[in-house]
Amino acid sequence: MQPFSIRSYPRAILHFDGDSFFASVEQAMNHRLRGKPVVTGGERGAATALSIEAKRLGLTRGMPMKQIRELCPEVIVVKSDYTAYSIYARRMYAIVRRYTPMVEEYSIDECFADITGLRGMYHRSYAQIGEMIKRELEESLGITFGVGLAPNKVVAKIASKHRKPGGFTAIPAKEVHTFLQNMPIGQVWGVGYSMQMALHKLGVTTALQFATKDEQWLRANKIAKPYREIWWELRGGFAKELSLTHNDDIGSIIKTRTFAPPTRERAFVLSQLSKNIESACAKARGHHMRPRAVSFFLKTQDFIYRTCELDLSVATNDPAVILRLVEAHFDRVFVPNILYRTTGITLRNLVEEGAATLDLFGEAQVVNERQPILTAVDSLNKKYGKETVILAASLKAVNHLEPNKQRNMTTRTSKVHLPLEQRKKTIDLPYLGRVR
DNA sequence: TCTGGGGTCCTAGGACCC
DNA sequence: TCTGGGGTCCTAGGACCC
Repeated sequence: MQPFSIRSYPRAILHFDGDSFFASVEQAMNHRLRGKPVVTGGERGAATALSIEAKRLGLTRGMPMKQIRELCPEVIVVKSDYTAYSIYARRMYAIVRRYTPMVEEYSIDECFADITGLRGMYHRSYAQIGEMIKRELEESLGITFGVGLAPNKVVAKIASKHRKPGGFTAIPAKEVHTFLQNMPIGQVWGVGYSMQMALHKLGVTTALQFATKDEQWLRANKIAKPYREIWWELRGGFAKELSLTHNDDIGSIIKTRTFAPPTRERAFVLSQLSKNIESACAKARGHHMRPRAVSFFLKTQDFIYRTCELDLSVATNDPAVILRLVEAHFDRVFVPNILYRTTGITLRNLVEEGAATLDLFGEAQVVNERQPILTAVDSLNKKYGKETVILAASLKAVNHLEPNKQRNMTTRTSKVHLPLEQRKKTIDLPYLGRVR
């Protein structure tokens, strides 16, 4: 079973997983929520995260709030507060980094740490080091964690999940197989629906069955690299390095939005895209990054994607420039008389602001001259709220409200009853075009 | 799978070159 | 311009994750 070693931890990898993270952060911040069933996701009408108390009532993720309120009127529903959640995430990373710099910020509620070789320094076993970090996380954050120790990331994930909430599980290399025996292959990290189906066809249904195949079998069945790595780690080996890059050096920015009902109207779809471009650019500015390429996509009602990739002659986070380019190529993906439900934009090849080089025709100069205007737009939007200043092209999208929001709006403003367009002024500004 | 939004990584295949 | 063989770079799209 072991690929190369009978030692317990040739590498010692920890995985930390915050229990019911969003709901736990809410409870940590507000003592009145502690010990009570709390559900986040109030703003979208479906449960995003549930406190342990809420889970005990039989509620699950994705459940509509309406149903939740009917089932359990005592449940406390709160809106998601992603700013708070990411502050807690950063605290979590910072605490783990006090023990080792080898930390991967995997997601808002999870991280990996490599503590190989640190036993001497802490005069403790790997398991004791793991429990020490776990204790400090829980005491400082007021949130419990599922923690796993294993020779690699794939098994550490299995370990941290093993005794949730609040558990610690150590799986040395020679004991890995006992955890794989009854584990469906689809539950292994990195094996999704389509790989699961492919493996089922090959007669593999449990993680152990996969792990005990030999290399000959992998070759014969053309198992791709990501799955060969998983296979190796399920045998106790080490294949997936930790990614140590700090989470705010991002590689790309994506903004997508689904609207209801789906539409055929070209102008409306383009306007949705325009709005996405604006918010993606605002995010890029917040990171002081500029894309050198973008791609946009449209998704039809039947979940068919059509995408278009475009290079920018000059790196820019100016939405007007990107919108012009996208508009020029829009009809490459937009097919008339098809219902669309989602648009999205990806800003790619991000480079630091200031790192942009001048091109032959001095275009970078023009882009830089517009920067103060964008900065002004950002601060206006910060001061007076999102969407105070927007591109005229995004107007249709911004005025369109989701059905349930619209209902709230009309009940609240039934006496006024102005068409939305008249509620805010539209003025002309040089550079930005029409803004309101 | 029954469908929200934000990301990363891998691979197959085409373009181009020697 | 058919023909080998081999290499690199790029992109579209798939698969997966939280």
